[in-house]
Amino acid sequence: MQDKYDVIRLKNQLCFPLYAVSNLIIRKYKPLLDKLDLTYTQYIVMMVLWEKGRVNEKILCQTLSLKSNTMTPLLKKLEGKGYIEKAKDTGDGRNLVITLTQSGNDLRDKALSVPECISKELYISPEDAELLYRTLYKILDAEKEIENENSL
Amino acid sequence: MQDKYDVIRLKNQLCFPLYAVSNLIIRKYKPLLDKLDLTYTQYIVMMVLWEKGRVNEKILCQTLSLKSNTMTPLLKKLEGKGYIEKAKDTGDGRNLVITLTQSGNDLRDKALSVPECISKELYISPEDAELLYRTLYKILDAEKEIENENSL
DNA sequence: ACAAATTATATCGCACGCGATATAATTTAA
DNA sequence: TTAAATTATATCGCGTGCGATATAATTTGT
Repeated sequence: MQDKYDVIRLKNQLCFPLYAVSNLIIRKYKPLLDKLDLTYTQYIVMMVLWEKGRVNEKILCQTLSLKSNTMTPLLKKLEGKGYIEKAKDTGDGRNLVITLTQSGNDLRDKALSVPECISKELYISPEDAELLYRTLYKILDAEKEIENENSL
Repeated sequence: MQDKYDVIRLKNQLCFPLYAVSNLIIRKYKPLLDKLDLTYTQYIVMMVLWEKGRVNEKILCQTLSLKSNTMTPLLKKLEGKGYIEKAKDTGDGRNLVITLTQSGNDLRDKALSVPECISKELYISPEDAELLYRTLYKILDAEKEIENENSL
């Protein structure tokens, strides 16, 4: 039985399970990240810093697909917790350079157990996780490509 | 080269692309939903109502995996816009029954074009979309099952 | 050189999402 | 029956995300 309204049934939307699973995972992270005094978004910022050690805000925003209106207050909070330091780039005074403090760097080892805890709580096979990961990055990469074309 | 920190590299997390794609899609919905005077979350609530016509708040919360602290203010806004009406269940006074107004029901036809607009803006093949959809629902369904077991 | 355009960051206001908690209505149990 | 437990909704406070806009620093064009 075809109904013209079928297209706007919740069950026929890709967006909804994405939204629901994203919320679900962030919820699962919360108790683990509480121990590190981090929110989920602060955690992904810290992951970038743990990896690169030193990043400017623009790169951080691009990497995480966030804008300065989200990043600026978030960095202020991480600075307040003593995990990062901010400094103006001596070359270009517009750029803000973020670096890890000792305490921020120490947090890295405490975070090591987080991914395994999460994967235990997520009911998904390694194959499905791999599949999901790849498909999602296809979307993100395609989007980045379009953005780059538009900014030429 | 294996590094003990590999597990907390952003690129090795499933959560991040999920979060980024979910944000991306909601961002893409915004200009379309603005025309209907709906936010994304309000839109998925309306989808449930368009389908069922009449729902109580608890079912709505369960369907969308949201809690009353998100739903209550949201319903207040939809009521303010004249799209829904709230009434206490005559049987059990704790239950809040939500119904569509005429204006809320009329919105359904205006929303019909939304899914196609979104799918044009998402760079994903129908096969990948199907794959993504199925895998995400595996996670959601497994989660629901666990929740049900816990509430016995 | 210097005004205009561009770029990077910050601010503002709004709407979630969530844990914790409060309130109201119903059910349960002694 | 009536006090305690349970259930459904509401409130509170905080931290995002986001479009729009403002501010500060640099680059560009003439």
